[in-house]
Amino acid sequence: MKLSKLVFETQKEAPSGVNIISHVLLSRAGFIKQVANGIYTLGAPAQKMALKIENIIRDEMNKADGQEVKFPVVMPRELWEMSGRYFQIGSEMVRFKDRADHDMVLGMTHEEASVQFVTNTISSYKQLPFMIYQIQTKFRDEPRSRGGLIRVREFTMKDAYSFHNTLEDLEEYYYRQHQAYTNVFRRIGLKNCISVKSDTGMMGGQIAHEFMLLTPDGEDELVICDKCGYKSNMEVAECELEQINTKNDLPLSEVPTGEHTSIDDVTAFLKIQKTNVIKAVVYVDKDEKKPIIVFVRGDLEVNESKLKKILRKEILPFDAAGDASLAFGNIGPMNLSKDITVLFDRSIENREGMVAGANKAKHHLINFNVNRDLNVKEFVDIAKVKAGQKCKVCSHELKIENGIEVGNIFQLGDKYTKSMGMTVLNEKGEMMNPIMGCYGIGVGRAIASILQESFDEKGMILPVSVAPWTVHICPIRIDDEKVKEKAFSLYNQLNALSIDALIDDRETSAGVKFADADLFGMPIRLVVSPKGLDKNEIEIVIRKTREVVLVKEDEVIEKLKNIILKLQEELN
RNA sequence: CGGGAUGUAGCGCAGUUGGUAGCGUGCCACGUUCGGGACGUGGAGGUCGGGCGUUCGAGUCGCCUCAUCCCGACCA
Repeated sequence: MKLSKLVFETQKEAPSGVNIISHVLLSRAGFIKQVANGIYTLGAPAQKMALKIENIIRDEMNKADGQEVKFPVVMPRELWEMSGRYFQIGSEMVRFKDRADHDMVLGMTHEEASVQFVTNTISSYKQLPFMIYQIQTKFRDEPRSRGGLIRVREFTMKDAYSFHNTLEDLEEYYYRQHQAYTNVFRRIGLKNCISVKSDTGMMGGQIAHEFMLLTPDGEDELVICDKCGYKSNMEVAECELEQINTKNDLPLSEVPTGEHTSIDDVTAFLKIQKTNVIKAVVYVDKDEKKPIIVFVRGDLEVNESKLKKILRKEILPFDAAGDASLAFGNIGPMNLSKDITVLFDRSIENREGMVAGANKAKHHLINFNVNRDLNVKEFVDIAKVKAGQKCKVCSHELKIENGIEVGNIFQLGDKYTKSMGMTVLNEKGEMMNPIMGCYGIGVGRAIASILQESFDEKGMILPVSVAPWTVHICPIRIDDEKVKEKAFSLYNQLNALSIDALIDDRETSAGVKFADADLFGMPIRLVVSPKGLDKNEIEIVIRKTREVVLVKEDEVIEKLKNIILKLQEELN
């Protein structure tokens, strides 16, 4: 590619409001341009990166016995009614009518399409297992996209679906996919990418993992144990419950606490620890709008994912202004209306000498013994894990880090084959619903993830496996015929060898060329200059290490091949 | 969907009490430069997000609307 013909514009400053590093770099280099909120055009360099990443994914999927297919972007309502998701999913699914007034949707994932594709075509257990995958555009009307390519509404995703006779077979294949994912992320150059246990959400199913790039800009919180390797998304993270003993023989009593209603105020006022308070967190049922109260130890937060899973319902935060029936700020576990759903976190089980709201304005209860003063049928684990709490597996201290989800894998079970009526005959001649797994990787997010951890103050540092061009040729003084001739001769030789080369054939100063080359971050730069040519020398610069190698003109190609090989080996 | 902010040249920004719009950068031409974002001279580029209103007159004031960004809710 001749840089003079590339549609791009480099920028010294990032557009205002752009502050995540991958977004800054992609914008400044002109690799992407925003069209609307969460919708971007990828310029040629970003698209070339995407293609290289896709090809690595293809290679790993094919090695995992996958076959590439392509599902439609637009699907009829009926397909999504069969699985039940037409009504389950909210406005993040784009719906519209075609000219015949038929309800259609834009695909945000393709479980339905994959089941529709194989139903009736696959009819025997002998044809299982198999895996089909595609790399295609998805549209999800996210309520809030952000961070450049990290969270967008329209994006390219690889999604794969496997079908099995038994759960055991799915599990075995699931771990093959886990390995394939590990390979993909290593090969595209991601270093701090880990897999964590995750929530299955609306996908259904039991076991799921997310592949997370550790970065402070990540949107997900991850709970990690350095000792035993326990890694989990906060949504499903568990920990060992610490034992706190506060013996109390004093009778329960009510004390005035005035305007002190928040945990901070109440503990300061009564001079007690947060761990000795029973905190009430109020939600409402999304459909019936009835209150739900969760009681949890004062120093802990409610994990809303766990709450939703226990309730099997969608919830909303409680709007205190809209309801006077609860003594907001003084809510306690005693004498609550029977209409209210009440849940108790395990962190308050057996606790004595606690402080709780009195369900009465300006009053709290003290000397509250949970077992003595309350009849709780069940305590549940519904609290968010805090940094410093102990690992459930090995009791080591847990830490919390942020991550970007680059990929995920799910053991789906028979949710879709059952709801959509896909059956095969087993060896006994009985109809059965195959067991499914599904596996996704966001391609654009992978690009952003690579940049999140591979850059310096001058710009991107692209791994050789995904860089749009492997070699960036900078002819200094392209108006010098000798330089021009040599530079283009190298360019042509590299092209002949199928080594992706970019030549900066613009008539501009060395400083501009170097600055742009640094920003672009191609793994290797070749500098051809009049001074160098006088000494029969070409300069090779390795972007990652800034290492400079001077080589004789006739040795350049051999030396380049060696360097490229070495850079590739680092990713194996 | 709540809370906050911003919309002026491709990008980054300034624009005073209301008087017909500017700076930096980028772009074009010519000349001098030329290995780390060169310099000089001359240019092109704006219905000031849009609409309605107040006014002799609106980038500036009022109302409405749209878009974008940030925080939260949300999120396969």
